[in-house]
Amino acid sequence: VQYSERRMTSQRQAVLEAVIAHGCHPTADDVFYIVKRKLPGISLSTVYRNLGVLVEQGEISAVRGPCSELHYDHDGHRHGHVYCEVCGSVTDVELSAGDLAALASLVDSGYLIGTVYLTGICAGCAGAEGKEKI
Amino acid sequence: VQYSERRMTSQRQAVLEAVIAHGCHPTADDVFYIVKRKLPGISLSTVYRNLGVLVEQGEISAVRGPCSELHYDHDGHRHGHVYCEVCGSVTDVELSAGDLAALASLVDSGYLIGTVYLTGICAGCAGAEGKEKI
DNA sequence: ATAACTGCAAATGATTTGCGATCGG
DNA sequence: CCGATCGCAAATCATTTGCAGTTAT
Repeated sequence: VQYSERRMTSQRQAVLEAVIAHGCHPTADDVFYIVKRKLPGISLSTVYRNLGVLVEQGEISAVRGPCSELHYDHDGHRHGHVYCEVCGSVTDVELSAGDLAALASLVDSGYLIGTVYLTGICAGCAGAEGKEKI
Repeated sequence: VQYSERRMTSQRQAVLEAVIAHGCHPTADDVFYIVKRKLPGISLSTVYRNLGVLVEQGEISAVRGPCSELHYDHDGHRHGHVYCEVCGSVTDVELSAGDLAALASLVDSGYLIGTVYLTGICAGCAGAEGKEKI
């Protein structure tokens, strides 16, 4: 028999569900703790392996924050991310075709823009600490 | 006596010079090997410590690529970065005040945009591998 | 059946830290 | 002087990998 397909295991299923359930950009560790509630025996390496497979299959995508871990995102349509330097939250940014064209034109040579990633300070944090420190 | 100042050591000086000399976004390890030519006895941890100090003092800034290491940049004026997913090169992107305003408006809430970071495929790599894989 | 998958433990790569020795202001 | 900094080795953190046993197809 010639095998060459991915298998749907309870672990893979649970990892995908956890990324979706978390709603907003979990890290591998976040996913691990969510999945552990359904599958207490799962190992962290299985979570990493399955996140890798899901990214490879295009079911989710990986976003790197200014901090060291990767965050995962299951939203299929094209969008960018902003990372708040104060609270660490990741927010989606809608990007129209025009926005992407405008960005591409900033890079003069024929760059093909893939992902858009911004960092800054979110409205909440800007308001909260605006007085002490600018 | 009340001390609380940074000292200029030959190591710190050399690390800063190496970031500038490299010209274009070295990693900590790149800096280490450049500095070693002047100061063969320097240790990698000293390089890391001094890169940290220089970032803290605003003399250089850190850019995180899609791969795991940080890259350093000494160019003081406001600009963004694009990382080529194929060859790993980091290119600067000029940003006008208008560009920044346009980006800020994409994020509806009152986000203060700090850094702009894009990934994609540079012109050279897009041309080279455009035929095999799109 | 059998190749893809798992859990575990050990390995890796990047970066940080504790510590006794050193050096700059 | 004396605390900021150094070099070194060990520690940490996120992630990956080797392997022997398990499971989906």
